[in-house]
Amino acid sequence: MKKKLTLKQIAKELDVSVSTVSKALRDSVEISEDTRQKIKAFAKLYNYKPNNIALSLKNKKTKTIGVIIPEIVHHFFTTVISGIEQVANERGYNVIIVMSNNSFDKEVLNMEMLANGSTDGFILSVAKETQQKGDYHHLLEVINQGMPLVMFDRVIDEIECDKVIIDDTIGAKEAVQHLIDIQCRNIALITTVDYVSVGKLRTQGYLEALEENGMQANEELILKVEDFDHSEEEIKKFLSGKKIDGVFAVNEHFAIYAVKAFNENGLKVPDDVSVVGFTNGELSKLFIPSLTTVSQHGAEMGAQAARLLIKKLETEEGEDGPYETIIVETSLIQRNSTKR
Amino acid sequence: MKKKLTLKQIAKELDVSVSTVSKALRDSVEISEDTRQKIKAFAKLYNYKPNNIALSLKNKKTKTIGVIIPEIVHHFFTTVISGIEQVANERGYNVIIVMSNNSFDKEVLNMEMLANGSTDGFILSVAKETQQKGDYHHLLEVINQGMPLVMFDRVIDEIECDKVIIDDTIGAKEAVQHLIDIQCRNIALITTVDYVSVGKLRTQGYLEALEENGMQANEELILKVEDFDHSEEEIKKFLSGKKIDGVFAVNEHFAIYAVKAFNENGLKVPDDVSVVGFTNGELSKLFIPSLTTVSQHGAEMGAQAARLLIKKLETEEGEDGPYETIIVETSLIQRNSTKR
DNA sequence: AACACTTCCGAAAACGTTTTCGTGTTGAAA
DNA sequence: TTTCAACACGAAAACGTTTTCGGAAGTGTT
Repeated sequence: MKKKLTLKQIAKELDVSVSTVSKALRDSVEISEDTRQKIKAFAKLYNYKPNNIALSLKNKKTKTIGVIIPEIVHHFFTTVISGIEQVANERGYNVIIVMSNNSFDKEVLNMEMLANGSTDGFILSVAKETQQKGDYHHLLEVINQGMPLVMFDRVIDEIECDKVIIDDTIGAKEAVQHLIDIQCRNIALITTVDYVSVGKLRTQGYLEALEENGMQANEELILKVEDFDHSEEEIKKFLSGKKIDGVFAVNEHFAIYAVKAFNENGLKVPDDVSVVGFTNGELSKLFIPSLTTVSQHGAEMGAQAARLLIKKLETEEGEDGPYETIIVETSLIQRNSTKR
Repeated sequence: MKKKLTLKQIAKELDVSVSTVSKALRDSVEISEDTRQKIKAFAKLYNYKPNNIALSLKNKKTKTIGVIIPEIVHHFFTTVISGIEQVANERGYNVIIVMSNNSFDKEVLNMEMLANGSTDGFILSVAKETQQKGDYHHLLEVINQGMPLVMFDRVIDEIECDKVIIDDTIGAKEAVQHLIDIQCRNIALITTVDYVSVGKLRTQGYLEALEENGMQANEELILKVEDFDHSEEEIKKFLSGKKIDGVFAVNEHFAIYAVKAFNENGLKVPDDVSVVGFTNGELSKLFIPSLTTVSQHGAEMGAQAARLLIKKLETEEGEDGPYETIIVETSLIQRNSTKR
């Protein structure tokens, strides 16, 4: 078990100083062609690789970016991570991923842990609990220390930083408009409680679409799911006995549960009722019927977030350029859960 | 933008030496109660947190573990990561995740990058391409440097290290046995090409189950999918026109494509034909019909892998204990794609 | 012979910690 | 008054780099 080779060991072995070795390896002109060759040959032979930790300490840069997500077992986030990974790696950055599990405390803890030197900056989608609490001290602190922060998907308006979002309102509006276009007249909405920002915005899109078409919103047709874990039953109960010919659900699962509920009630999707979901995951693609959804282009969002962050990291400390907010387009993917 | 507080700054501010500050914060008895209080109060007030990088350099430990997976957009791997995260965080470790995208080169690159000080050890599921090439120099090198390595799921027999696997053969055998038990007599197998170790093992389980029941394996009923991206068509073509009353597929996707193919041919699952998949993902749960699958318990595998790794990390450098191989049980989850 | 210039290399500081080893001051015992 | 232990603290080394600065040879110019 040979330990890692260091400059010092090379120096001793070749009977020169550490500084000479360092310079030789970095092709400094200060070192004669002769010794330079000798040192490089030796280094290559024994496969010398500089120690990243030492470099980080010296340069005060770690070349890694921290990603904090609420949960990974969710197709959307995995696509975002893919996007981040890709551009990060292209530019020589590592990606370190932690999960908050939607817990405020874990978000704070993880952030503090990474902020102490492990990371140059953050990409973050805030935990549900954090949105609910409205306590953002950890975010402010990180920003205050000069660490760039990019928020995506679930962002916080009050915090000034770069952001990558989709236009939830417009995405939802288009989805509902599509339902209207195919002659749905009693369109239900299955959404989340209001403190989840995306739920709120998508609800707003739903309402706007109705209004623009001169249709009356009906409180009876709006379900705000309280508890994700029991959403299936909630949805089933909500849907039964109502006269509905279209459903807009703010995520994949709600949409699927809706379809299942209809099936059990003897209603055919899309013949009797059309369903549109949000987030274009595997589920939507493979389900029968395949689901018409609003696609969020997660990989694209991740890539943009990473680009934004790296830009901030590599811009001269000089002055924080203005903060940007990138809105990535959503697109409606028509499949078999809505009739043509 | 206040920069991070360091020991040196505290020392200057309070007019003591750096060592005194360090000792005070670590509750050394060498420091008088008086100054200790003063220093701690100051540190708390200004929210001092030690710099991880400096600690890493000093201790030659990073307290982070590197996870290398072939792809993240795959429910099984995300559950594994969850498991790893959880036990790692409990023990104060960070988790850094990189993807090989099933590419040999990326696997090597990422590994080298992390091996240079960023990580104390690795948890890895090897890339498809690596298995195909049979080039393991990067793994050997890492082990040689004294960095513990735990492989999971897709492991390499020739490499000596801790491993966490499922018994693919037995899992597959049980699945096929179940099909036999419910009176299937013409059971097809949809698997991968042989160099993917799990595909090979599951194929073996299929064959063993048949043999134990005195049934003849029929080459005609075995499909080895070459190209994942075009698996749907391959499967459709394979399945059409054959007399089949049961299918065992080595993953979720293949199983779903099989069901779809049957549907299109007017065959009912499970009435006319039963289907069993492998890997218990969201897809299997929510699909209609919901799929009977062999569950791999990904979170459990991740947790075990992390435990194994941390044990190696924290055991006295003294001697490498013997390598362990943990086999986590699979379980057959019966749902609606197989008749009762 | 005196001087200036290159060329090539090493010493040392710096990044932020922890830890070992002194060392000066006190108070008490002899 | 001397001696010694206990106490409280500081200096310095170490982890592995990079970089600035200074200096010893060697070369060339008057």
